Amino acid sequence: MSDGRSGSGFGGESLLFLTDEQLRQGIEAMFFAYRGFTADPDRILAELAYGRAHHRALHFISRSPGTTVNNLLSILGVTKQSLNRVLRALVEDGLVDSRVGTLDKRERNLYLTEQGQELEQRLSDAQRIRMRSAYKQAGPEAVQGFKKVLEAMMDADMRRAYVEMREKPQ
Amino acid sequence: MSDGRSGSGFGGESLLFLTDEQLRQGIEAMFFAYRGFTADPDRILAELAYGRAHHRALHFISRSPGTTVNNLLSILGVTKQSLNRVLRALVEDGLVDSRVGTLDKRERNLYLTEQGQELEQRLSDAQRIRMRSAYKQAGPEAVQGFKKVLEAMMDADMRRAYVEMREKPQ
DNA sequence: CAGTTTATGTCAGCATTGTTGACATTCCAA
DNA sequence: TTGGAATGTCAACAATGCTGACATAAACTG
Repeated sequence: MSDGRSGSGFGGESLLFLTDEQLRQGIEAMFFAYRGFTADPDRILAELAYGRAHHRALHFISRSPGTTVNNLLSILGVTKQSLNRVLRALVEDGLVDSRVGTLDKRERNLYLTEQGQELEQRLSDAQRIRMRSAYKQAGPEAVQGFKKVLEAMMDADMRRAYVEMREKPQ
Repeated sequence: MSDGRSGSGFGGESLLFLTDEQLRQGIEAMFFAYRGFTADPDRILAELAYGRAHHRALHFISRSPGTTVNNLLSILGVTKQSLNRVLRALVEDGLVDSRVGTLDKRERNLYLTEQGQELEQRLSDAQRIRMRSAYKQAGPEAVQGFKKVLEAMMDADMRRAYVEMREKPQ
């Protein structure tokens, strides 16, 4: 593993020889890029005494209005207790509406209020500006590759969630 | 900004029309992929009562042996106080060696001990396995695009740090 | 149908890791 | 040589992970 060389052997099934150095570059690219990716929303959130956790909740509630707490936490990959703290703040501040489920009263269906939509929009806009600029600089084929590698990097269940969302736009 | 449509206008300088929906997919891809990206090292770290912060420190000390605290925190993008806590633990546990600078005694030069190198290797190996698998699934052109978009997504100073590291392998 | 188990969500308390503030040491420049 | 700047450490606070305990609603079982 640490011979600085790796790939699928010499059997001819692949000509990809990925050195540890090449892989390390990818790792560092992910690290640095993710920082940029979150930087703009982070600045807005800091003014409002919110954090990334609030942004993530707003994003996915906006994405799937009426979603339940349970649903949301499987997407976000945090515990329900952790998510709850964030949701409580958002509900108290009037950004999120939490309605008792009609079919199953244990559930809470989550919606953005008008104010919540406003903030979500503001955060998304900031993040999209950077994304759009990166896409333009890199070009369409690069974007294709970008998505392909990211998708291959996800855990199986996250890939499922991702693909499902992608296929049900709105 | 929120018309679901964006691009560079109709002037002909670009035929890229990036809908908000396309951009949102990219945003979600980054989010889900980053989770996968950190998942494997996270599992190892959890066993050892370390966190991502420790991993990052080990990675960049391994990358640039002898680097200073100041240097490291500009790369990591955290405050020196935050980094210090992590470094203290690593030094106490015998993973990192912190030597008073010879030229400037205010500085501390950081090195991995043998034990530190071992853990760093273990973490990197885990992360590289996933990265290599993603690269193979996506193919070489996709990897090119992946790096191109990520680089364009970085803040200017992070891009500088990234490129610099890339050009001075080891 | 009564009683138990399971599912969903909330509240409380702890750990990690970010933050700012105060400070000691060292270097450098006036 | 002395005052300010740079580097790093210690302390205390905030955000957000986590586990545990619990209330309520639904579902299952005899």
